[in-house]
Amino acid sequence: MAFMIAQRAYLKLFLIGMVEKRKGYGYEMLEELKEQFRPFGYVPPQSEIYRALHELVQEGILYRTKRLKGNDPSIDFQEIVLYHFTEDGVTKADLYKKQVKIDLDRCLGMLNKAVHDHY
Amino acid sequence: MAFMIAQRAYLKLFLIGMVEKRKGYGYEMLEELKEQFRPFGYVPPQSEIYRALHELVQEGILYRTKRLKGNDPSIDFQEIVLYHFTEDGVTKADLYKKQVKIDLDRCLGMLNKAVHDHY
DNA sequence: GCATGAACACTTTGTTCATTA
DNA sequence: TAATGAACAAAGTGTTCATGC
Repeated sequence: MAFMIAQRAYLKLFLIGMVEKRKGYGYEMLEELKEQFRPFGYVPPQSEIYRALHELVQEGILYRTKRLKGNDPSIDFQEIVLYHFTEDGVTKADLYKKQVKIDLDRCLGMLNKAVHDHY
Repeated sequence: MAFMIAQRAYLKLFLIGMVEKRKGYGYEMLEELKEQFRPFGYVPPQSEIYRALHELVQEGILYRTKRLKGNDPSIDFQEIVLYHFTEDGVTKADLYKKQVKIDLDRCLGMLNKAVHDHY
């Protein structure tokens, strides 16, 4: 058993949550997460977001579609990658979330123990 | 800012606590910590304990003395390394603990956010 | 500058090995 | 087996680079 939850697993949880709410593509999710974690001084690195998304695809939880960002191709050529749940993605995601929850609780226990024992 | 608190920093906190209570040497502290963390399924690796102790020495918080473990050298040759606070070790340790506390709280915040947001 | 991805480097950690007198 | 330490290997992460629009 590893010491603490991995950054990757933690981010996957939030990315799954964002796909649930139809928040679409990597860069956008990155910016949103930067904002969410600002109070904690944690800046999720770009590479980790993409790695996490790729893993979720590999695991068959998400699949990708590509779109042009804007409506008018003459002014916006930017291609973006949107993420959606696969057929059994929601089920798989729920299972994953259950596993992560167990680890989160374990980590909370260990951190709380440190606080209680030493402060 | 790193994502989570490092294992090393976490263990140092507990090792400092043990030296405060005059729990003496590495192997013993390792076994004690294994016991303490058993409920969490976390088994602190031997190498991390020694590395953490060595760092605390390097940082001038602890110093080492060597002793034979038993009282009768004819039956117990085992040499052990005992750890004690240096002159300003307690002050330095307190400072270190303050820094770790800030990080522990930050990590607790992040884990609690995950739980509140996704469960 | 937005968006995606890969390469590379670095740090931390885990495992194994060596030594004891 | 208890005790310490180091060497080595692997994993995870952070930074930088490459690409296209």
